[in-house]
Parts: sequence; C-alpha cells; structure tokens
Amino acid sequence: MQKHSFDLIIADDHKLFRNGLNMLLSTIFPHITIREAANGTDCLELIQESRPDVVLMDIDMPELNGIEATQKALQLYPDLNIIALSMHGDEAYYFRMIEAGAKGFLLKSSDIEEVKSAIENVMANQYFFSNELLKKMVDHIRFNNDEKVKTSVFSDREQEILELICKGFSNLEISERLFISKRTVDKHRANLLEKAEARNTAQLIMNAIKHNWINI
Amino acid sequence: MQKHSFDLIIADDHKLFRNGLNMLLSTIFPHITIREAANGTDCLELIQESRPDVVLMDIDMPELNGIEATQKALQLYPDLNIIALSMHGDEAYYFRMIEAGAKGFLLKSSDIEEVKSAIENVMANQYFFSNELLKKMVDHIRFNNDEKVKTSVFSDREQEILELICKGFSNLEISERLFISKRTVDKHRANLLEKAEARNTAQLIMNAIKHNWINI
DNA sequence: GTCAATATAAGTATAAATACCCATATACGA
DNA sequence: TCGTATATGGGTATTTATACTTATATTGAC
Repeated sequence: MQKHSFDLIIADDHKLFRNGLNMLLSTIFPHITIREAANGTDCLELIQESRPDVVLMDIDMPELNGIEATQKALQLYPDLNIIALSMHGDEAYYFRMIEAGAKGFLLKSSDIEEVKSAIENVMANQYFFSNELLKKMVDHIRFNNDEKVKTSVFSDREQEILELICKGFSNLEISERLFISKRTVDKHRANLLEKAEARNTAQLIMNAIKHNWINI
Repeated sequence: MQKHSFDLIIADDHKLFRNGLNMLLSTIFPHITIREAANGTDCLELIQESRPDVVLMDIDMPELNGIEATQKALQLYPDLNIIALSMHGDEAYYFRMIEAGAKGFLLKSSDIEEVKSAIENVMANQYFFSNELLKKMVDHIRFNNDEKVKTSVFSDREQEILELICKGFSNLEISERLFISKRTVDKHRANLLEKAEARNTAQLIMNAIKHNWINI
C-alpha cells in the first residue's frame, strides 16, 4: 500500500495537530499527498477540488462539524473513505459518525501505528476501530451490565415469568403453563413492574430489552 | 509472538471443525500446544488441567454453552484470554460474550489470518473484533436508522402512536397528547396489533424491536 | 433459631386493553 | 370518478392488567 501514491486530507481545527500528523504520515507514507482543512466547510471544498482517497475527520470542528461534513461528503462521493478522529469524551458521537458513513474510528490518543493501520484498512475497503475505542465500547457494555445486575434483582421465578410475558402469554396462560394460580402470576407481574420501575407492560418490556434482562 | 510456545484450547462441538482448525493453527504457530474440547464442561476441565494462554470458544455448544463456560472460566482465572467463535446468526449473543468477559470475537467464516491476529492481539492484552463482525455492527447501526422507515408497514399516525405506547403511555394519555379521542387511539392500537401480528402489547413491542420499527 | 427473601394465594376494585360492530371525511392514485 | 387507504369517532362487551390489601409456607443465610 505504501508503494502507491495516494491523497489524504486532515480536517481539524488545531493547526499544530494537523501539522504534526502531517509530518508523521509523510514519514510513514513516502508517496502520500496531504492537504489540511481547519473546519468542515473547508474540508468539503478541498474534497471537491482534490478527490482524496482518505479523509481524517475531526468530529468537533467550527462552522461545520465532522458529522455533517461526513454526511455531505458522502452524498457527493459515496466511496470516499472517511476516518473519524476525536478526543476522549466524544465517544457518544461515534454512533453518529457510523450513521453518517465513516469507515474508520480513531481517538487522538492513538499511536501513529494505529493511524497507519486505519488508513490501510479503509483503503482496502475494511472498517477500522482503534483498540482503545473497542475497549471503551466493551467496557460500556460490561459496565452497563454490572449496573444492571445491581438494579435488576429479579428472582428466578420473576425472570421466568418476564420471559413468558415477553412471548405474549397472558397471566392466565402463564399460570396454566407453570401450574400455579393466576393470582400468583398477577403478584409476580406486579413485582416485576415495581422492580423495573415500569408503569405498564410496555415499559416493562422496553426496560427489559434496554437492560438486557431478556434475550431478544 | 510465534517464537514463544503457548497453550491453546479449541472448544467446539464439531470434531471436524476442531481438527481442521488445529491443523491450521499448528502450521502457523510452530510452538503451539493445542487441546480440544467438545463442550463447555469438557472445556472447563481442560482449562483447570492445562491453564492455557488462549481459548477459542464456540458459543453454541451442548451441556454448557460458550457464554456460561466463559463466565465460569473467568471466575476461576480472570486473566484467561477467551476468543468467542460463532456462526452467522449468533451475533445477538456477542453482547453476552462481551459481558461474560471474552476479549476476541470471530466468525467461523473468518479466514485463518484473522484467527492469527485475534490470538496475537488477545495475548498482547488487546481486544479483537473480526472485520466481518465490525461490518455487521456498523450495518446494524446504520440499518436501524435508514431502513426502519422504509420497511415499516405502519402509517405515520400508527408509527407515532406505536412510539408513544413504547414510552409507556396509555391510550387515554396518548389521546390527550395528540388531541384526538381515546377511541381513535383504541382503533389505531388495534390496527397496530393486527399489522404486527401481535396478540397483545407485549408481542407488539417485542416485534417492534425485533424488526426495528422503533428506536430503542 | 431467627430473619429476610421468596413463592404461593386470595379479596376487592378500578383501569386498561382487546374484540367485535358501525359510520364519516379526506386524500391519493388508477 | 371510483376505489383504497387512512384518520377520525362511537357502541357494546369481555378480557386483562393494575393497585391496593392480607396471609402462609418455604428456603437459606447468619
């Protein structure tokens, strides 16, 4: 990959960051042509002028942010490879960058080897997530789940009944299936609502799915 | 990494798959020691006997599935590197494998190079997601927001009411919010049930989530 | 052996959802 | 212009869910 020349744009509002990354990438890729944009609008113009192979796109930029710039750029050139690049704390925006169509996702704390891998991967038409970002995603899932166990204290029986409710059985049907009184199921269901902090079946199920209390 | 010897367990209920993967990995890693387990229980025993560096864990196994086996294994040995390995269609379980503590995530359709990368990454204490899996995750996020409206068989009003139901509002509350009669909401709700082929609210919401008719 | 949590069950009451029936108005495409 | 889909609303009835109350038996932890 390094043998072939290719064009790249760095879009970021911090000049020093752009210049430094420019220097690093020029060292790694001898045949690279790099252009720099200080905001989303400039970046769009540069894209139309130079038709780059890859864009390193900061999410937080003035005038036009990275998400909007990505959307507009991909409307014009759907095959453009865009790598999102942001700081800690912007992780929430990565979902939007995914929706917008970015293919690579880097944190600014990444080392240059990861930037290199990301560029190579997206040019080979593959996705790339930085390891730190993967770790954050994984931690988020695991953290959410630890939280869940803490807040969801369903008993085995409640869990069993919750799953039957989700399958669409009425309390009467559940009672027949479990060989217990319908009134018992009524009570379990009431306890489920209370523990799930739900007003009704709809909220119970939404919460159950949000917090992974059941298998979908 | 290949220079140092290390131990690995392949846990999968298909003998031919285990044997084939064993052969491939032995070729790639000259100093590898591979053991095979046909189910989760056997795998746990093997782990206790041989304290491996890495476990390639199938999710769908008899007796004790990969998720439970991962949980138990990590209770015993928290630093054990476990790579989840599954077929298409099991993607829903990856969240559970993340919760359980797996560090790598491969599809059985991966090529051997990815397996190699996954093993090297988890032994270097990094996460690894196969590219195909990343693509699925990304597609899922993008699909959720684009396709949803297109495939929805609901009218705009029905969609609106469906979303309010999911938020836990009663028909009366919805009618007040939309300035229409409760009876109209009753009727919309009945149409929603019919179109969703659901018997009740529980099934309606489960179907809505399964088919991405709503945003969670 | 006591305490706490759980599973069981019931009384009573209201609120909500579901299942049928029906009608009218509007909009949109063939 | 004619039909279809949609949104609106009502009548009536039954079923189901929800909200209070209380009670007993069992289990397991301390």
